[in-house]
Amino acid sequence: MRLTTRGRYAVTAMLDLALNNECGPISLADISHRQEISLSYLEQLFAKLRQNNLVNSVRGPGGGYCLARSSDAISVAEIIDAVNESIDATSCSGKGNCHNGDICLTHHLWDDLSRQIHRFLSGISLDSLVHQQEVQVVMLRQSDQADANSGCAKV
Amino acid sequence: MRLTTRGRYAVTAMLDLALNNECGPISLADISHRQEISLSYLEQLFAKLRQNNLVNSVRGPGGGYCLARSSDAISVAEIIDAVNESIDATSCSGKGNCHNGDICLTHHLWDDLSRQIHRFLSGISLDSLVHQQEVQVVMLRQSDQADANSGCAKV
DNA sequence: AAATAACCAACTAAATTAGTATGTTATTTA
DNA sequence: TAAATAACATACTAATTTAGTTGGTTATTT
Repeated sequence: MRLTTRGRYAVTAMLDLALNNECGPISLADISHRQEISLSYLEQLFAKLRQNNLVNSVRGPGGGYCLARSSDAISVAEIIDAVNESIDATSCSGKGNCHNGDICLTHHLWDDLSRQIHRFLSGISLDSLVHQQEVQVVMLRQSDQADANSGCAKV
Repeated sequence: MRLTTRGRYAVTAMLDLALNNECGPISLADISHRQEISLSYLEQLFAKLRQNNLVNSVRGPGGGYCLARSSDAISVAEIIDAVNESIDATSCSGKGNCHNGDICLTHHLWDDLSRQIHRFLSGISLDSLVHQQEVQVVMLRQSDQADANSGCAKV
């Protein structure tokens, strides 16, 4: 099980989308500036997010990405799953063949843990993050730091 | 954050110790046979477990390792911490400087998740694992598979 | 004295991560 | 219709981590 920069980037980028959703499609270049994530790396992550029907894309000038569903219907767990960060803690990917075809001593422990984490992250929607006061404050600071063009006003 | 073979091996080995605790010190060779973990790798893990006062060692023939405390006073979280698998999901190790010296958009999310996982694993003692029926069944199977010498009878 | 088993340090192959580089294709705007 | 934009696609790479292996030394018991 790993939760690394990849999953964090994906959730951060999706949250950025959710926060700017009303303004029409958001380009990855904008997200790249605001969140300081390499554009090419974002492209790779969004390829997976699109494959998993979490975002829709619009090509050409003025194009970008939109959430495929309303932000209260997208959970953090889905996003992390989409970019291939397994939140399974077992060594056998849940198959139960971790010790010579049988389960290992600690299989159930890791299985329980995985379930626990998944339940926690499934219970958190993008929408709930958007409405957290802390997130609002951070977003405001990031908008100030970014150039004026990236704001909603440009549309 | 990562939870990989290292943490799983450490917990598995400690559980093996807890299950065989009454028989005096358990050699890593025994654990290596039963749990199919490379002996040298176990030695590296036990160096850390010893540094963190989770086990005591006895050198020489008949030597091995014992739990440093009773099994109900050792949590899974402690074991994983001891072998350097951080169960911190933030990118800043909890410092809060993940985005230009300030917290990033998703800092609190990862902070909450880390706390959640830590609380879960802290609540599980080796003793509670020992008393799970599934663990008993698996241990029985492993004792059958191992040679007779590794059982409690040899002491 | 020999056997045992902890203890220790350095090396290594394989995998993964995070990112770069270099394009092509679709769409809009001037 | 040409230029600009931004998604889409693929291949490569440096750095890190993992899961070991190798080759010892030291302490203790038989």
